[in-house]
Amino acid sequence: MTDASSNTIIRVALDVPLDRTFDYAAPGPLAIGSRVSVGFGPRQMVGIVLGHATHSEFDLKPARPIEDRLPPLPDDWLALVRFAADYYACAPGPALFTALPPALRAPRPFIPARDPQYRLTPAGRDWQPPRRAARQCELHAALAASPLARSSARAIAADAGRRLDDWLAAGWIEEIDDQPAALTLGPLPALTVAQQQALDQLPRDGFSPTLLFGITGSGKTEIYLRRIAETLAAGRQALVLVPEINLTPQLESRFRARFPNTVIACLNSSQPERARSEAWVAAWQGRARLVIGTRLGVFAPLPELGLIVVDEEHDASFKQQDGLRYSARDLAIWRAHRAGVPILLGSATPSLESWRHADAGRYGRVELAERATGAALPAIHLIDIRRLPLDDGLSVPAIEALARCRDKGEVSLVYLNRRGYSPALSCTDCGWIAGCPSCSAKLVLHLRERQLRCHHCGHHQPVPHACPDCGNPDLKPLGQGTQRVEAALTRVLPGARIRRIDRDTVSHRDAWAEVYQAIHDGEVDVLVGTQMLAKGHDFPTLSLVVALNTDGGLYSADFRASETLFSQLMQVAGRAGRAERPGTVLVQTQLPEHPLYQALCRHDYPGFAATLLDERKQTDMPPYCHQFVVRADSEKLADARAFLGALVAALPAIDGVCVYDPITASMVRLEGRERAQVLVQSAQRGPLRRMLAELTAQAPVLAKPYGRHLRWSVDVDPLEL
DNA sequence: AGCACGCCGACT
DNA sequence: GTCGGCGTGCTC
Repeated sequence: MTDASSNTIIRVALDVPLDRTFDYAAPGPLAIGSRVSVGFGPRQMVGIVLGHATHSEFDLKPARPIEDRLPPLPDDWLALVRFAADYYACAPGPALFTALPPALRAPRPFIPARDPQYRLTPAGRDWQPPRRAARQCELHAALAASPLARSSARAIAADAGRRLDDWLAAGWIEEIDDQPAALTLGPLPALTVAQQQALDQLPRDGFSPTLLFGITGSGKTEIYLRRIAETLAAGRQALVLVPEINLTPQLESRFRARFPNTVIACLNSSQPERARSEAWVAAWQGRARLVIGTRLGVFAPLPELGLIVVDEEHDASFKQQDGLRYSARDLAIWRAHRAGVPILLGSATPSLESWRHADAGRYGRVELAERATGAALPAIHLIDIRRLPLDDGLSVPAIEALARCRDKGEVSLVYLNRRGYSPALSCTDCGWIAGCPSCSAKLVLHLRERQLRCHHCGHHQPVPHACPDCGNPDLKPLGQGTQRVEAALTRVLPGARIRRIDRDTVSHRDAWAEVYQAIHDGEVDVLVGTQMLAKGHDFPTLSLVVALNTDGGLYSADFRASETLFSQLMQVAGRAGRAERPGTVLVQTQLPEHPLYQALCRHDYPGFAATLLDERKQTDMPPYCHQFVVRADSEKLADARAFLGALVAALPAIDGVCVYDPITASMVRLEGRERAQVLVQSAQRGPLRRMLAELTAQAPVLAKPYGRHLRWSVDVDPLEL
């Protein structure tokens, strides 16, 4: 028992998966949102002060404030994280700590690096760097145009820090006080009439979600840039969220070129922890005026937020798939609502959720119906392969089209959403198929690496020389992956320069830059690759796209599969063609009459969306209902199922809420654990939320008898069932 | 989640 | 005899 006398009692959230706070004795008043260092059991941890108390039933340990100059975390940020924790059924502690950058999770002070602005001195204006030092010239030119922050200089050249120090010592540049220089804009391309009209239609103030529905190549990014410029000019901050794969150096440099003297902070999970923490704090302090980030960017504190942009809003990478399972797009909407600022959701193939909001008038809809370059839309043709012989998955018409394209000196792209050589390896005698020991998945043959690999866990093994069941040495690869198609193309297009692009060849940033350069330098005739190639990249001489093995998306058990397939095909089709020569897209299929392909050929997203929405309405599926899934996994499937069964039995009946029986997950085994799940859905959010509350109250108690081996989690608004 | 404590098998 | 397996319980 402790009572408040001279000390203050604070309630603190810690990074432990427990749905409660812990009380500590503070040396004096500590504001809500302060970071403190506390002893927790045997270890020292960071706590976030969430409240105060006058007495506590515990014997309190002391909390020490963390002595950096950072202010308490702002109220609106805490409100956002509290909402996310509550909505996605996550304990407040873990939610706070996923939203914080790495450096603020440790019980140590974080002193952000100084980020001064520099400008050229008169002497520096007269001076010129040696002409052959291209980077130096670029840096000098940038400084000549307007004052430049140190962090922005680093984006021009990696060694800019040292250069700036040299120039400072030489007297070419000088530091200026923190007052931000007036907004300078880089070269502005002329807007097309359609772009100008779209821009004019966008709301400028208050919470006003707008769906910017624009086909690939229609110049959505330019619209974002214009609205961001307005926001920055008005002295507000802008937040841009992009899918994981799209935050490329190309995109970043486009923004930097447009806003040369604006401090831009980039936030994504693959950057170094220090850089991410610096960017986060720069946004918090208002030094960074523009934040470009992947989903975790939605948690950047922005004291002067004026605009949010979510690019490719339909993209699945906005949903976090573990821990705090948030949708960055949905949180961005909540955030814009709360801050009372406009939010722009851009896509060529919007999610059905957003499309329906626009249909219902809850979101504005602004359309960009033509390509900004004036290029015609690519002609999409279906190749009916029911009667055609296939050579490693390639039909004769497809091969001929690729050959013609190569002869004309144009680039083509073969799109196939499957890595490796073949998705299965089978015994010709007994039918054995190589499977993963820890997952219920087939092993993928990677011929180049001489391995069988599981694409769901880390398992890999050498390729067996004979069937382990019957000893037959004749093992046959079934189906095609990118490696196999690459090999087939090398065979059928002799002399063609073929480049495979997938996660196995382009592991990271530098590799991608090299490939990109090679394509631009005309060193590639045929690109073979996965989704990686489809997203947001512009290859000027690409005129033909061939899509292989896409029919799977039509029969999939996942009800969202056709939505995703349409969007992927639309996206990859958008890579083909330029103003002077329209592109061609060939889709090999066994089902050419399928409405999805028919709509695709007409470039008719609205028609396809209407069909899908109608289907979803008939079957009571999202967006006509709301869902959450309870997943459980254990060493034995029976335990996971028994727990979920007990849970379902313990839940009260709530009007309008449907709790389905536990089912075995579509992939039963994953990483050595066996999984089952329960789907809960309702047409109304309110009753569904009450059910969720019931569930989170009951589950921990019901899970106890199964001990540590049983794990469970809730996924609100799941993308995959 | 960590991390301690605690109670049963193969080792110097 | 003890090193170490992981089952159980607690952390203000």
